[in-house]
Amino acid sequence: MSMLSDVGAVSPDERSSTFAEGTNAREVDVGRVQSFWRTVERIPAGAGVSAGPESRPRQIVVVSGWVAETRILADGRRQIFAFLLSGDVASVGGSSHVGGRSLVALTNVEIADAAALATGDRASASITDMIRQDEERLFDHIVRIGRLTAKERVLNLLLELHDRLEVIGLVKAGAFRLPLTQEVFADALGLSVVHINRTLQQLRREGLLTIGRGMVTLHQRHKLAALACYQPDAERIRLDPQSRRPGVVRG
Amino acid sequence: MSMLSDVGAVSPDERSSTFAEGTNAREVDVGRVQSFWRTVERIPAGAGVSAGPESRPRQIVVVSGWVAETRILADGRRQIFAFLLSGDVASVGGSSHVGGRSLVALTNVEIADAAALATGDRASASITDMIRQDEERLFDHIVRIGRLTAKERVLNLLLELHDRLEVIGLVKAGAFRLPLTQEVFADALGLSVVHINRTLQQLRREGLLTIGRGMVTLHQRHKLAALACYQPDAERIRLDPQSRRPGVVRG
DNA sequence: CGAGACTTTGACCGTAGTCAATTTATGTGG
DNA sequence: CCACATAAATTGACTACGGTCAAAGTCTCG
Repeated sequence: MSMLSDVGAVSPDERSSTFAEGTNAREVDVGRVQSFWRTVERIPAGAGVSAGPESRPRQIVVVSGWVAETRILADGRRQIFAFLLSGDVASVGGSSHVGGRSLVALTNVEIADAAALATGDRASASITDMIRQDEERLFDHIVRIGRLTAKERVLNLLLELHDRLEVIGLVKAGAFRLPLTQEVFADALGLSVVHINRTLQQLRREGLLTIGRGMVTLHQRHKLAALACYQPDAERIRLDPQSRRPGVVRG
Repeated sequence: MSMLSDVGAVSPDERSSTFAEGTNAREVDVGRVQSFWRTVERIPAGAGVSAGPESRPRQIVVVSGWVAETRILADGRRQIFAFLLSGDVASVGGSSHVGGRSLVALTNVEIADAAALATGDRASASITDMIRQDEERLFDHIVRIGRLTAKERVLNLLLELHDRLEVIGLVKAGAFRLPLTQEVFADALGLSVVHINRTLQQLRREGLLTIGRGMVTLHQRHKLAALACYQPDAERIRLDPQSRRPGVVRG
């Protein structure tokens, strides 16, 4: 647990400017901004994001750092549902309903109360929007682990992360920081560490990406997207209702 | 497409009484109930649930029948995200955002406008609640396909369906109707039809379940739940925040 | 009684998992 | 700055779960 030492010392490049100077900062009045920043809380890497002292369910916004949304089974198997980056919203279970789901800081993290942002105006609408995006990503993730091969899964996830990080300004010259161990990666993609490692080796050999020391660069974006069945967010295919498969009913 | 013939002829035991005489029927005024029923729409088995003539995104409630929430990849691979039963809510993408997600009727189906239910009062709260449950199930599904073996997946899903059907009164003497082909089952669980079939054979041989002609009975519920890492809804394990694994940061 | 959809079975293959050992960071205290 | 400790990445050998292909058997329904 040595990594827990420098609590709160978030390195500059781990932070996004999403909230500090983000899109609609100017449209929000000063009082709200202040009360928002008052709720900011620092979480050391490796720690869980708890519901706070008054353990009621609440919604939080990630201000900086990486958070994993996970569940751990009785026998130790772990599944990571999503990675939360700056600007992402999530609910932390008070104590009752959120069955075995928990948020874990993968790096030092800053979080804030979503409620402090969502007071009334269009900000709350944009939070609704974030939640919708989060859900959309859950579906992507299901496809990933349900129907893609290991190689496709890895590429697909890296492409998603690339795009999300780019939006919040964390991609520099095509490269971005990926503060995940291969074990975390494996638990997200439903694979074993060993196989993740081998898959990465292969991708490296094929010259499709550069990865090491927590930095990643994806080469030949277009080719990769095709290889990984990756659909960049907005441009989703409209499914032809006639093209569905047979075999659906029984009596 | 022969099964499309008897559109609208929903057999009695395919219907749940959730809405007809369900929980808070008496607390809702007559006008609302009427306007709700006016929006009910019948979908033949095999058809897609579209956004309607005025193709805007909207929320629908399943009144009766089985609906699958799916995505189909460019190369034909299909992933089913969830099965929607009576009382379940879902959004159908107008045309823009809902990237390649579509609802398909697995049986003849009745759906209605969620909006017609959610007018103001506690009904809208209960819809919010349904949505939360749906999301929770998505997480269960991710664990299923991400971390469970074929045998576990099959049992786990069957247990979930059993419990959900029981709540809406569609389990009789421990048995319930399962109007899914093995192919559909496979696409939900991220497996091949052949392997689904073999897994079912095995489960039968082990005396864990009876399945055939669209009817299922699960034997030894307790044992099954353990075998399948199944956590019955409410009683989720509270994760000890201290029991997390190592290996989370890097620099 | 076909026709088509669905299920079942066999033979074989390959992706991914397991186990175990080695190498390479990363960090820490002297 | 070096020696040691620990976490993480890597590699090899072997296994097995699950996929693919193809054929045969069933069920439904017109």
